[in-house]
Amino acid sequence: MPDAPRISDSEWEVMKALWDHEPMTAVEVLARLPHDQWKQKTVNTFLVRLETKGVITSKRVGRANVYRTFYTEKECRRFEGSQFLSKVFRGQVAPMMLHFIENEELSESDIDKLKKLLDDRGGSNG
Amino acid sequence: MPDAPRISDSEWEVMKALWDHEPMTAVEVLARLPHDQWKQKTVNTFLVRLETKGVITSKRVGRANVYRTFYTEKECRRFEGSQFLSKVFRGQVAPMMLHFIENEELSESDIDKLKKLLDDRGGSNG
DNA sequence: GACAATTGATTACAACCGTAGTCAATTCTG
DNA sequence: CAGAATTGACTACGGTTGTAATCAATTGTC
Repeated sequence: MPDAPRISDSEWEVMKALWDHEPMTAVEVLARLPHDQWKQKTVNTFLVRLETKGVITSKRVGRANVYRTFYTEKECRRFEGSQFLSKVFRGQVAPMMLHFIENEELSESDIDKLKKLLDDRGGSNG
Repeated sequence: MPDAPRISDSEWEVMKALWDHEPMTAVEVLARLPHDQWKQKTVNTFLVRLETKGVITSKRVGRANVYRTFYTEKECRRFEGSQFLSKVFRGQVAPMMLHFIENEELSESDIDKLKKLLDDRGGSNG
């Protein structure tokens, strides 16, 4: 998989809407975004830009363009995640994990899940 | 602690250099950045912008400005981390942790450390 | 003191971002 | 078919970012 291009904050919102329910027209995308924060034309602009960047594709169907993502959410997360890791945590995974464990809410079951995952990954039991 | 302002990718590089060895002059900051990727004037611009944003402060000493960070790296990580979490992982911590466990390199000892931390956080042992 | 070197202050400039508005073509509606 | 409604294409515009260059003041050097 080639590197996904940079996706801006607002573009991410549009992408998430699209991943949740593709394919969609611009009007449908708007309907799936917080109603009072987005105007149709704004959504349109982002869809055009995302297509220009090659992150989504479109096909004319009748009078409307129907949009579809080109990269999966997983792929974009990989790209954005490694960017974040190197920018903010200097590429050091463990300190980053530690940070999130300390700073974000984790439920009991989240903790259990993560411990199991780490077990599968090896290491001794402490 | 008030919210730190947005810090761009390149600004982060300057900040990390500064956190590692404050206070510094612009010339000293350059010396601590990858030599072939940065020009003195560029570093200067970023320092000015960071001060305008209120992320660092400066004091004239002799002919040079001496810069000092205003926010700690921890504070900026908190801010940037929660932005990232909500943008890329829709605010869901566990899936994000899972993502990093699956996608980034973790040494045996990293895994042990994290398991211990999770133990302190509660959950049952599995 | 005149000139060179240092270094901050100011200015530049294109690309990207957020946020739309206008123009124009297509298509319902009567 | 004429006007209204829909919707994409194109245009706009100020702020941010990356990347510096120029201008100007200060300070060494001979």
